[in-house]
Amino acid sequence: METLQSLTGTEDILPKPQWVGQDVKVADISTWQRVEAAAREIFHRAAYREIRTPIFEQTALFERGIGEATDVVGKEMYTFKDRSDRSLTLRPEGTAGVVRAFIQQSLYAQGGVQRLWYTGPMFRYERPQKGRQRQFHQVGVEVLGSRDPRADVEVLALATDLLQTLGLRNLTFYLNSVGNPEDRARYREALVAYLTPYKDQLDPDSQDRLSRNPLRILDSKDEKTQAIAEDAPSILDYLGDDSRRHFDSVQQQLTDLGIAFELNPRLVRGLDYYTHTAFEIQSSDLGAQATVCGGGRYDGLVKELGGPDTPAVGWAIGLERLTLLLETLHPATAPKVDLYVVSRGEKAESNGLLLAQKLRGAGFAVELDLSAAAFGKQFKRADRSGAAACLILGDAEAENGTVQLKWLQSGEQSELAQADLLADVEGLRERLRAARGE
RNA sequence: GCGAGCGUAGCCAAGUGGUUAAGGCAGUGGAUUGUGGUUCCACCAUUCGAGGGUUCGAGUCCCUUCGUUCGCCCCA
Repeated sequence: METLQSLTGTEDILPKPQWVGQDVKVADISTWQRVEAAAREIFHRAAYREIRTPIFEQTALFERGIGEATDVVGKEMYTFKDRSDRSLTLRPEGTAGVVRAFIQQSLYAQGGVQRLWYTGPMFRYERPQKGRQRQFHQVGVEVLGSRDPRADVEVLALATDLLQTLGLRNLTFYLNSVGNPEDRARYREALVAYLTPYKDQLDPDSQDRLSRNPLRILDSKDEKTQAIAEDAPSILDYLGDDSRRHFDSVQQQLTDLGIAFELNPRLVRGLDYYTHTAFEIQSSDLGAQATVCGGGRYDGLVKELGGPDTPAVGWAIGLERLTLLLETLHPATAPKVDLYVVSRGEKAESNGLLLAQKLRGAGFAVELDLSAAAFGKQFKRADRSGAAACLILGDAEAENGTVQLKWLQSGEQSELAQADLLADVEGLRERLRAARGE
């Protein structure tokens, strides 16, 4: 028998089962909802507005935006031909699409600064491991149209606010400046000059990178390579005056805001579009894929993609990594319902449905037992639903227009007219709060 | 793309070539056909991810494949 399975590197996110023992192995939705709610709130407070862009775009957008030489474009994209033979790609990151929309929809024509945030699935064809999926999710922000170092700092503060609000610990915030393209070219030359004599002692990957992408050698995990990189020239010594001033200002203001960071001149980001500020927030609790949040400034990208010369800065947080950290911090709980409706007998059953609808209309969370099982069975389920109280309808109640209201914790039960119950929803709300100990 | 490990029920698992695949949790039915959380009883894998091979005999050994875990590369 061949059963259909989800593809490698994709996962289902399920609601938490109602009680322990009903364990499932997959991710839990409540953690995701908590992250999304916190992000919305924090973005709203800083005047960022949500943008949604398509999940697939023309392949050329990513090739030009992210850089043909990067690993993401070179070997990780989900690229395919559609029925009219166009080359499409499932987005591997969020920035390129946002910038494309910014240009295509002429958002620059609105003047001033665009503060945007987004969330959604991204796709990269890689081997899955801890904190890495082929379909993964990011939440990110982009500020377009400001060169001011305060924009860098605002965006950084947003990231730390969000992570802090969620209660994350053991995070380190690494900061660097990769300067402007001219600074970087001068530095690259100096770095190659320093490394070339050691070429034979570098690990094979790094030897390869010496000509292609020497900056990446700096954060190699190979011990010998690291020892050599230890004494390599620092990019911070190659920043021009403007870059220097910008970076100094960012650092000063981060300090003023009380945001702790660690300068890491060897931090290099994998996408070509970064300029000036580059940063990563890493967790020591994640294994090899430690980066929770990554981003920086990308002053050249908008122009590169055919828009007006527009400076920009942003970041993205990996939600799988974030929820991984949160799940160990606060275990998920099953959502509980307020009331559980138990009924038996044809008339009582439709009466129960009607009553449930009315109570839902009044704002209560109500679960209706759909079985025609014995009351005993239905009570068992009422208990497990986590409801504070259940409403019981049998032939007698349906006949008289009454209902039994039973509090599951105390066992206290009383009969009242359905009309009275509905007339005093505030009273019921109050008793529910009390029953939950609120 | 490369390396290593692992797949026995919804979950946790015992089993290590000899015939009937332990046990626990969860689930279903009953004791209890208008009152739950406890308890007791019964049921719950013709089959060990899938396919092929070796063998008198395979959950156990081999191959392929799919899934999964951790790492490399790279990144969120």
